[in-house]
Amino acid sequence: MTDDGEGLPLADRLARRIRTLLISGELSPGQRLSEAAFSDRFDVSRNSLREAFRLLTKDGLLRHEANRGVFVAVPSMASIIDIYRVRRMLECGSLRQAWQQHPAIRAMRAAVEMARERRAEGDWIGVGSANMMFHTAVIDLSDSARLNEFYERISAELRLCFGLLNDPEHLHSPFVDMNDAITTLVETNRPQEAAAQMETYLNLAERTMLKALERASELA
Amino acid sequence: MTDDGEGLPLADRLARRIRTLLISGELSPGQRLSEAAFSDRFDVSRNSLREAFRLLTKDGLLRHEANRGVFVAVPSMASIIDIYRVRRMLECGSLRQAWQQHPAIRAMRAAVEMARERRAEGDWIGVGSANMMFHTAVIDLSDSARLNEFYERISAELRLCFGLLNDPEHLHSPFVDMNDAITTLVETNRPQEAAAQMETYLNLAERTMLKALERASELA
DNA sequence: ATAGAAATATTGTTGAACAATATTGACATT
DNA sequence: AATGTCAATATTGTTCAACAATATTTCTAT
Repeated sequence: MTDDGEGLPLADRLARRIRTLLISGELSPGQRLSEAAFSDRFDVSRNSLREAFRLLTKDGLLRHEANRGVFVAVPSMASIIDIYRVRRMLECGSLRQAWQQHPAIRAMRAAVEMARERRAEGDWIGVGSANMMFHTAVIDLSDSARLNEFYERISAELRLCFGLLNDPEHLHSPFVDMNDAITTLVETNRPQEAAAQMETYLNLAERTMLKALERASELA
Repeated sequence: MTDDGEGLPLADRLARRIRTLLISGELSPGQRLSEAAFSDRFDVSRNSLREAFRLLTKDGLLRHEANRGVFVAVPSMASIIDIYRVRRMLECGSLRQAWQQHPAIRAMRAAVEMARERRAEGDWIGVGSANMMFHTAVIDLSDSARLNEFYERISAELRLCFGLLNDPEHLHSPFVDMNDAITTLVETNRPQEAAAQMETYLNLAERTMLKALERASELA
């Protein structure tokens, strides 16, 4: 299952490895990523590593300061607001024009089921990734390769923000039922209502994130 | 005016220069970009050039084939359909939630005026760039840095498609009046109608592009 | 304790090197 | 003439070592 990208250019494989470190929280926001240390750690040349850094910088996961190096991006209120603006645009837009028979709807339903099961088991990380799958499926409704790719980037950036949070239960758990409702609305061919529901979902999630960020920055 | 990106990393400046070549049509779709030739041409090392190539590949302007090199992306029907799907989502979405007093509306109006003037002078290239400015202003309505950046990427990809066309007058000129109408609708606080109008605009433009592509590929 | 200067480390960029892969061209076979 | 094979050549993939330019740290004098 762990596709390590056999055959892909080294820089891409590297970027992927570092990305997983970033979204799994093993690298903290603001932390500096020394070229020497990382090229050593991954056993690649500095040049290859720099290519990977550039890719990740373009994805918004790293920040580059001239002559000072690259740093893990630090989520701010502004970035969270922006990210949720994007999500409202893409996810609500996808839902609004969704076709009742689209295969992605089954993926949405499956994600809801999975979230339910995980929640029942108290597996909050599992609930989180099922939730993730749900929203990816929503974007799939748009049938656009470019939108999918863009959403993936936004999604990774958001996961970086999750790293700041310590309370995954409170963050994802309440949303499972809303996902269910949204799925049902699409299944019964009421895309407008589904989009409206998604909008309230996202506004709520946004406020939750902002609140959490506020709490986190008070501590620091 | 020509911001050559003083202080930015070399790879970024390079990418920008090559991007200009691409969207101005000086490099043709499908053409191979030899590392040796280009690092020589721009007087930079192969390593730096490769970083730039990676950036542009991520933007969808270049295509990378393992051990074979990078090529200018060749627009296909699929890519045009996808691009217009994205444009409908972003531009209609921006309009739908537009606030009557948003400063970007003045930019839209200004772009319409400029397009009018250029058209009167028969300056079709000028009409094209004014049209471009109009749509960028529409995205500005969303107040999202990430959406703006994404749209810029999509926009560059579309300009690559324009390169296939030989008839800028027929391509842009008929749309000036629609832009005017859309702007008026937003100015008079009728965002829903503006979005609907934009949707017909984009469907029309999409069909025009597809038709042109078809003609172009018949010749080849 | 602080300002400034010297010493050190890091990034930015280059050029050369070499292995791995792709393309070309010569040659033989049908 | 068309096709297949194999060596010769060119290109990409990646590394390494070097050095200039810029930051950071350490040291010193006040």
